[in-house]
Amino acid sequence: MQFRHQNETGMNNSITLKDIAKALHLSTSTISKALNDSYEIGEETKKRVVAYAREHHYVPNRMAKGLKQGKSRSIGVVVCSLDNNVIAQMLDGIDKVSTGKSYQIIIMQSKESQAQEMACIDLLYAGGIDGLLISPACETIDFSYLKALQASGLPVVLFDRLTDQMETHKVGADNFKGAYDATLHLIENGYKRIAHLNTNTNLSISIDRLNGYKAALADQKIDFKAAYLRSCDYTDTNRLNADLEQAIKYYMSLPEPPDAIFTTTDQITTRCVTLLNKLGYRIPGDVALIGFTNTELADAMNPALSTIHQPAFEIGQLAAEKLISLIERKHLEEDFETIKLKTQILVRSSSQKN
Amino acid sequence: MQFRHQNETGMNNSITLKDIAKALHLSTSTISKALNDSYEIGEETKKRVVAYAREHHYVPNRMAKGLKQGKSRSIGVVVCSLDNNVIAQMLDGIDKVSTGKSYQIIIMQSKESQAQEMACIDLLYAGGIDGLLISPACETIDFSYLKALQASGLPVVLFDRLTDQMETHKVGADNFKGAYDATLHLIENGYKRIAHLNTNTNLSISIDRLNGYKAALADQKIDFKAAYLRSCDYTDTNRLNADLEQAIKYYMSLPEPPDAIFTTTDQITTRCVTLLNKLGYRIPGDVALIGFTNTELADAMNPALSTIHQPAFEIGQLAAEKLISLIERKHLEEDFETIKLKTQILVRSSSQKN
DNA sequence: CTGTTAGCGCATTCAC
DNA sequence: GTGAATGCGCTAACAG
Repeated sequence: MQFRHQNETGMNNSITLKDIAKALHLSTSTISKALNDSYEIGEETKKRVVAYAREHHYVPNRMAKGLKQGKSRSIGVVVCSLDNNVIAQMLDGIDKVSTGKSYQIIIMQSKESQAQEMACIDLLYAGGIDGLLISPACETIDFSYLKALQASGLPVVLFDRLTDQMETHKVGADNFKGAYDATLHLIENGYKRIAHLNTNTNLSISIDRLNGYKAALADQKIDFKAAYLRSCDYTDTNRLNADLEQAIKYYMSLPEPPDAIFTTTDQITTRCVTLLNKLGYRIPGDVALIGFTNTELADAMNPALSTIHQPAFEIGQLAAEKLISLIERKHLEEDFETIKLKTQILVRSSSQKN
Repeated sequence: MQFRHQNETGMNNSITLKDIAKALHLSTSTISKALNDSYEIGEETKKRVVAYAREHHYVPNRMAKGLKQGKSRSIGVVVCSLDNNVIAQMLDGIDKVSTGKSYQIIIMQSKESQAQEMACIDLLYAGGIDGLLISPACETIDFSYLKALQASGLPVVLFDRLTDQMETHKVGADNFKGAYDATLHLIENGYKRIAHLNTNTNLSISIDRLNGYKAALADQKIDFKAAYLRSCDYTDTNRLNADLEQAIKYYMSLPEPPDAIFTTTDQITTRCVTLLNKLGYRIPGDVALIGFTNTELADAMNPALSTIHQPAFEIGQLAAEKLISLIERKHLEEDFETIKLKTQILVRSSSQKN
């Protein structure tokens, strides 16, 4: 195995078609065709070329290829954060499918900022991505930018956080159903005063979960009480913690404090456990808890935590498949789908019968 | 805001220098220089060009630029898995620094397989990365491939999992010290029969942690007992779980079962809590526990888990900085550093005094 | 101050 | 079967 030696003109110095051509006294186009197994080239020549290429560890320059062909075989992925369980699982799914179909993924973080999200998209676009997978930042309410991009021909697929403002394939969890299940479960276990701890965002994900909660209450003839609904600032971890603590204290100081809490995000759910423990409330004795989270540690928590689990890996996989099929124009643009994958309720001690 | 309309020749159709040139009746090189704020171009022209470019949302084609300049301003990152707390935090750190210096990162997963790792590296190399950040797969014992690549001029920085086989910058945690601290802490809290649950790998990370454990025992005049050392298969989650359960059962069936366990990876540590609970052992009553993990949920676990915490984000940041400085040749190649960042011991209930 | 030219590495059309 | 020529979008050396 051998890599070409460093030269001064930059790049990572792999040997080029031209180098092979020179060495084998052939033309670059012959080499190109030979390596692409073109019918125009003789078997004998092909063998020689392939052997030489392998020996010298030829690897085609992706940028040149991309520039020439107008495709980069790369997919841009924009998420709020890398350091997030659920997102990581989705990325894993995206990566599996993309790699399987020889697409490279370029991941960028918006950190929940619309400005940064736009910067990411620009960079990705400039990089010549063939398509874009995006789970929009909380902050993002204006999708005209993304829509313009899409209108210009870039395939875009939304995953995780969906919005009605975009017309394209969308893949997420069935958040309404997940929330409904969680709430119903609490009611069935004898809880009547169920609080809902949510984010302060306009994300459909958030709204769907709220509506699922309300629907379950309504179906069980329990009045929705605004007092039991609190939202937390999600853009900053410290803020979130502060907001959460405040929300819990507020709940518990009510004349009729809730006997159960349904939480709607990974962060909120797990921090709630910590906070309730810290504030000295027994779960589920003083207040039951169930929430959205994918943590594998639910069983090991104090108490074992009842959870609504999202099929994150599958969401990633499916989103990537949809995008790639769009890129490769397997489908016409008309049949855009919105796919909501089933969540799973995992009942453990934190929501035990009252 | 406006993007150029879809055409048939592929690529994501942003407008090009040529388009601007045509529209403004100038040459492409003038446009190029104007947009790069060259001193050769008049203020008036610059303004016109910049205005037009902004209006039409011009964004330079990264591939063309890269091809021309022999640099792509992108960094390849290879890790074992995306779906891993500690790794995600490191990636976050890498991303912060890279983005800050206008480098794009391309993340790929080896899934602990050397073959897949090589495939990743090839793809990245082909993509024209300016440098490579890698935390090698467990399986990887032969570094000749990476060394050849490095010899050909590609800057490589190791992070997290280091090896003596490579000569370059290396950034990781001080695993020896972390393990030493954990073990000493257990001893100081009255534990004498301390088991060590490790991975079955040759990673330095693993060896350092074992040596730290041994050193602490030796310093406290406690004999190292091979019976208290078990290794688990780390390449597969199911295998790991099975191995762990077997290891715990084995420990507890010993004539002199350990009174404490020190675990060495995130996965092993957290799963141990679940398994010990499941098997009915009280922590720390029957057996104390402390281990490496960065989980934020340590406080909420049953019992609150004593942990050795790695500065993962900082490791990522520093590694990225080192790589970029290598890429930009700020340092000569001689002064390669191996940086081991301090771990932090966070004592909670699971290792309470005996 | 602006334009012309050339070339990065590759695939492709068209000659031979 | 093979090769010469062209151009993807960009920058840079060199002319004017």
